[in-house]
Amino acid sequence: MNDMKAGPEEEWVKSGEVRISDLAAELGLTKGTVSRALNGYEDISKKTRKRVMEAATKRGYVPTTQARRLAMGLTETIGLVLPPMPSQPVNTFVSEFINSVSAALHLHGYDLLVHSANSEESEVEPYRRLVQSRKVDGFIIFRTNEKDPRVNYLLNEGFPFVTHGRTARMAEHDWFDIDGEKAFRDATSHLIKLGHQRIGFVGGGKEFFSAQLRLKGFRTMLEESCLEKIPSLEQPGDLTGQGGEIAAQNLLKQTRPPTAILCANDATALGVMKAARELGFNIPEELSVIGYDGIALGAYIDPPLTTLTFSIEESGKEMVNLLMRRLKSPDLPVISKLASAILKLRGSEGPPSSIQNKNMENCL
Amino acid sequence: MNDMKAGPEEEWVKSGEVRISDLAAELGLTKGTVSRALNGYEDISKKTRKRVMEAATKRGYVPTTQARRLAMGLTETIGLVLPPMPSQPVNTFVSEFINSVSAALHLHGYDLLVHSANSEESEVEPYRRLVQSRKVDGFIIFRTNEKDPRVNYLLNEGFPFVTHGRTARMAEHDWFDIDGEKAFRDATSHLIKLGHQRIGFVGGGKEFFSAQLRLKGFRTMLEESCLEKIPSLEQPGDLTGQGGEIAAQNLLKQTRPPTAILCANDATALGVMKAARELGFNIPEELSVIGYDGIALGAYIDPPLTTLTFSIEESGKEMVNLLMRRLKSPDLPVISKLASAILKLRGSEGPPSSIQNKNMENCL
DNA sequence: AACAATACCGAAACCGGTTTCGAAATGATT
DNA sequence: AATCATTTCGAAACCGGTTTCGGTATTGTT
Repeated sequence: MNDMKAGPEEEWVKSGEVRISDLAAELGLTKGTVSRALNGYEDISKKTRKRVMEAATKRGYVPTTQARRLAMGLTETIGLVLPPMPSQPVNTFVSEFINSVSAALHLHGYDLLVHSANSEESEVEPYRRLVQSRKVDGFIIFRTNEKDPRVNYLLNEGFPFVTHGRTARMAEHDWFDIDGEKAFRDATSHLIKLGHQRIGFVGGGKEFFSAQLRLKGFRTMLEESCLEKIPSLEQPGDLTGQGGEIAAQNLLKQTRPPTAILCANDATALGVMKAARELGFNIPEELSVIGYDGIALGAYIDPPLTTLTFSIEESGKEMVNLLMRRLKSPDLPVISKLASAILKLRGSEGPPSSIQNKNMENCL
Repeated sequence: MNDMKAGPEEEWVKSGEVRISDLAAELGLTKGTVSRALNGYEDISKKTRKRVMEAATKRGYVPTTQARRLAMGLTETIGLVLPPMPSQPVNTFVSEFINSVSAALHLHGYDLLVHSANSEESEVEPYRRLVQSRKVDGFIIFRTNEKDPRVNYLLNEGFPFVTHGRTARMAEHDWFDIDGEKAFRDATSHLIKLGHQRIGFVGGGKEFFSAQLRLKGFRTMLEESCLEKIPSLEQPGDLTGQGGEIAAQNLLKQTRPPTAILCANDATALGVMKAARELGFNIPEELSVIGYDGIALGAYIDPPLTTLTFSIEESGKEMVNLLMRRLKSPDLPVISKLASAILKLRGSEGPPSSIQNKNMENCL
């Protein structure tokens, strides 16, 4: 009926039924001896080791994880707590990230425990529970805030973790991050070289460190290029499409609207593009738009969204490396890794329509 | 320095250090008694129970999960294996789904173990490993194929699981699904009522049962409306944007192209819209497009994508309910639940430009 | 006051592994 | 052949809980 290939002589097809004590009894050995034989201890003769190994594979013995972990005093499990989601998450970062983290952990024999955050309780509560019940050996944290209660709690507890993103206490913990500041310097520079002089910026919430760094990159490049900083062109956002729409309206209804808008993420950029369309701005002829995240969807809209992109898979791998290192040697000095985003030109930016007074070529 | 609120008299701030034996020693009781006191056994006097409880909270005692689970012979953990992802996933289903499943499991005291699939090995290998090492009590499976090796394996093994989506063996296991057939009947009906008579369809791979059901719904409604089935208007797809582009080219380059295209998912629809733009078709004036999934960003493109949407949160909850029921009573008959998708009109569809010969009003 | 019933708790086994320690068997050395 | 070093394995403790069983101490009954 179904595709089981077990021959008639194979009696132990159902897996997970044989214990180490069964093996020991069958072989006339003790649990301890069998255990050491299977785990490659040197005080077991090659002959009995072979006997044990063969019996183990024949009977399909697989050690019960719970028992092994209890005996060895570790969980081999890493926790990842999903931040409370907006009702409509906009990008696929989370699933890709989980995927890569899980794969990387698996290479080290670790499992990934994914926990959801209940929005009605404190942000650190899930972490506290997982720590106290000893369900995990460490944490992967992402979407950090500058002042991050999770980080504070775990640092205070002395519990291992790695963050995706920097925090105010980044000197005290391992972290991985994308160099958003450099990314936005690059993007700004690109726009300036195209001839833009009035560039708008739609940021993320103040609580997100990363969004602040992106703003910083924007400002730095303006300064380096001797463009004056125009406060009205810097609009707050909230990393959502709706926030982008509102910000874009504030920007484009000004008497001298910007000729380009830099957005803290792609969702924001999509909102900006929508508002721009509704206000009659052609993209990219009358308005350039650049986002950040590299969402796949961006390639299918009109015009395709130019964006800053980075490898989520690499992020996951690197974070797991950092965490494994920390678990092995808890007293090593903290380290961090900064990866860079690359500007993926897809067509939502171009030179400004009215070539503006390019009075500076070399900064005064 | 940091925000620990422990007063000077609180000596046991560091959590996770106190064992049940410590409590017992401190109280002059045995482990067993303490355990029973904490677990509400009736053979413990109110007085000592109170003593135990107070000492437990004072010392911050939390039982070690691993030990408890080993003793009780259960894992209280559910496995979820991520299918190998397309390099660029377009929708947020996975992360939303994980979130809701995790939250629902938590209400039952269960954890969620997320595992990634290594594309180089067999599809069932991760399941086999998790079963054999006894890491999980059951599985949540999604994106089923009609003939699904994972389902075959687990059925053969007699291991509990619930699927999101139907399979060829759906009579043998619990499942939850969205009624894609009805959804596509609704969408097709909507287009027909708008006046469309030549409607294209871009499907998913043959291996996906759900995509087949959507096609079936499309065909059924054509038939019910006495519209002839035109084979060239049914194009295969692969649930990606690229697949949508190719299919759309095949459709729109025909001498009599369709006036509307129904897509098996939103990613496909985005590809279709892109190809349509490039071939000079205005949407929705010259071509209506409808997708399936309800991705949030569909609201931000031009025109906003009309799509079929459903509650992922409900999906997760229902599946967990089914699985918990199964774990409690393994011998209950299999049950299933079918939820419906709703047509979310956003503007990518409208009446056909050239009002076609509406020779039928009441099916002959 | 003697006896049975009940309440309460200690002792110990158990879950399924790992690891330390010591003893027996083997081999090498003189 | 006696002595010592090695190899190899058994015995037992341990990880941190849960649960069964039986024995006191207490209460209730007559």
